[in-house]
Amino acid sequence: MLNNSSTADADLDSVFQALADPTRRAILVRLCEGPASVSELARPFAMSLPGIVQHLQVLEGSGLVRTEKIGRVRSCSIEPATVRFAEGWLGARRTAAERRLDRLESFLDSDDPPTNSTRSTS
Amino acid sequence: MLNNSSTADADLDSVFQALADPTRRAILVRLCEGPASVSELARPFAMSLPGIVQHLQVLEGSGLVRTEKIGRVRSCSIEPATVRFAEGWLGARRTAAERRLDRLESFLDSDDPPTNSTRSTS
DNA sequence: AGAATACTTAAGTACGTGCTTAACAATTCA
DNA sequence: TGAATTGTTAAGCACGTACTTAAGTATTCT
Repeated sequence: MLNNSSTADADLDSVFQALADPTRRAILVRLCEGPASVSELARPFAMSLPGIVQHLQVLEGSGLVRTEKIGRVRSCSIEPATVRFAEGWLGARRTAAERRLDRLESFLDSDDPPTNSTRSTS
Repeated sequence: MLNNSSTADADLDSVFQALADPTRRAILVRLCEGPASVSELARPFAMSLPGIVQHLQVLEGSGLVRTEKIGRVRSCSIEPATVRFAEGWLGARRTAAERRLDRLESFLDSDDPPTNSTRSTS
């Protein structure tokens, strides 16, 4: 009960999971500048190539990165739509939370008290 | 090398890590409606109370949730600033990636080729 | 005081994650 | 063709995560 949005939920799982690692985020930051090969992505890190490849698999599995192999080099690029997907989820939550806080605030300020139906006018 | 933004980096780690679990996201969604006690948060789930408490600790550790114990009940509320923090990081990446793609697109379309400085005008 | 409520702590277990090295495969270059 | 480049696969290891049950503590109600 409560878990009806199962597909989008699994997607959010894998996207946020992918984002929860500094190496993977650094790879994403790099890919914002444009596509790159695997070894090009690996170069800045003190990590074995297979390690980087595993991170790339996580990123690709989440949909944050798309890759295509041409000849012997695999070209990796960022997928803005997936970034927007996660961003959108956060935006929706933040908006909902802030909207509630705004209502509360304007109720407490009350220069123009909006029909005090719940307070006793003793 | 490359890891200079260590504090914000650790924060992003824990925030995205916290978001990477469906139970924790469901708790966040609930908290958008307003503060709630621990057992109130636990009610919809088929999970032991300690399980939920552990999720709440992860959420609080990331800064996504703030809690305060009054008497014997702990009141939990969402922290919109932290949601905005994660949202902002994603927004910055998406913007950078999209800006690049837009430049590329308008270069390929080229009804009005923008000072072809890199192409040979043979 | 005694019982109910609302957590909290501790300990254990199964499974997931982030790395590593070693060995292999596929392309391209000389 | 043989050598260098670029990536892939497999196996293993240390540590982290998501739960559980059992037993506690602190508050509040009667």
